[in-house]
Amino acid sequence: MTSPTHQDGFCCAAHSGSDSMAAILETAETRARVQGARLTPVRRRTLEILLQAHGALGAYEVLEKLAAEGYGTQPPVAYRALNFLVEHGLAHRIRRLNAFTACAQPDHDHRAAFLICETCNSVTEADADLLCRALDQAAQAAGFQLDRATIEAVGQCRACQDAPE
Amino acid sequence: MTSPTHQDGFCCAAHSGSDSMAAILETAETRARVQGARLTPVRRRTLEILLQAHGALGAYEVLEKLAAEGYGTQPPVAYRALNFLVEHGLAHRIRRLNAFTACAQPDHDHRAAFLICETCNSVTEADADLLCRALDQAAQAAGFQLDRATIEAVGQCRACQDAPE
DNA sequence: GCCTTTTGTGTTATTATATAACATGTCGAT
DNA sequence: ATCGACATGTTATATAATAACACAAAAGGC
Ligand SMILES: [Zn+2]
Ligand SMILES: [Zn+2]
Ligand SMILES: [Zn+2]
Ligand SMILES: [Zn+2]
Repeated sequence: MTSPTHQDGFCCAAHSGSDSMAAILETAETRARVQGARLTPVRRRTLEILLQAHGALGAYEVLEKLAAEGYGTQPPVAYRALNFLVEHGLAHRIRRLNAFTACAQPDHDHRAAFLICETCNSVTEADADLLCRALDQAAQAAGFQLDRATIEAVGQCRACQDAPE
Repeated sequence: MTSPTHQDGFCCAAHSGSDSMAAILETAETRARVQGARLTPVRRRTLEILLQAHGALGAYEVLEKLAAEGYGTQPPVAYRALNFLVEHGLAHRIRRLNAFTACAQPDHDHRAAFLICETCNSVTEADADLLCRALDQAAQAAGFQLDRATIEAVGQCRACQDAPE
């Protein structure tokens, strides 16, 4: 079930053009090959599903679509594909939503932060390299050796602020 | 089940002294009363349980302890108490761990970041006001109106770095 | 090519996490 | 004493994630 507020014409900039989707898929292929990983049909299709989605998708939502297309029907099918994508930098896991979203910049390694709109459920990926550097320093001050971080902001996206109510 | 690496003498600075625990409970009482909320026995006991814990505790771990002491035995009992504590700034939810931890500075409103040690499972609360300001700016640049944020870092705490292996 | 090893796909079954809905109890204010 | 608001407890259910196993496809050595 997609959020109703998200139906009417609006779509995240990052995912709107089918051009950019094709480009991202292309990048994904390349990136996977470089890493010695195989972007198999299920995995590729899973990435497409995420790219086409407006917000982030739960594993079971992805599973539903995969199953409808003749892939496996059981949870591990979705979780495996999704975990593969996350591990290879092609998708991100949004912990607050128990959901996954396609990476918007799969062409390079990066730390990401996510802006989650409470009104329309859109999820926007923002560059967090700077933020992570600050976090890293704060951590180091505490003697903590940082490996990776989750940064998820909750609020209202521009479109929903502008909307009358 | 607590992590075995956490048994032997080491304990998070914030929670170690029973003095500081008493002090925090005192503060909690006050804070709750000021907010017009009641720190009832289950709620208070839940906070104590979190304070005594080394890492963060899952809701079902908390429930087990509550049940053993004659409180309710069903999930909502734990979830309600935990949500109360979170809503009133007396505890935090750690999404990456599906767990909860007592707030280390319940005396004032603050944004917190968490340093999660992968080796010993300790969770340290760090002040994130500065970080959140940076995040806020980044968000504003994207036209996003930030309400609250989750910042969770994963890595190794000082104790575990120093440990031989 | 053929065999072996590794990786991937699918299944069933189970575990873990969280909430809905409802009944009863407590407490303070009128 | 009665009322309303809140708190606690229950049963039942929803939602999310993994374990363990069977088989299939691909990669690599010969
Ligand atoms: Zn990304
Ligand atoms: Zn929005
Ligand atoms: Zn805190
Ligand atoms: Zn540690």
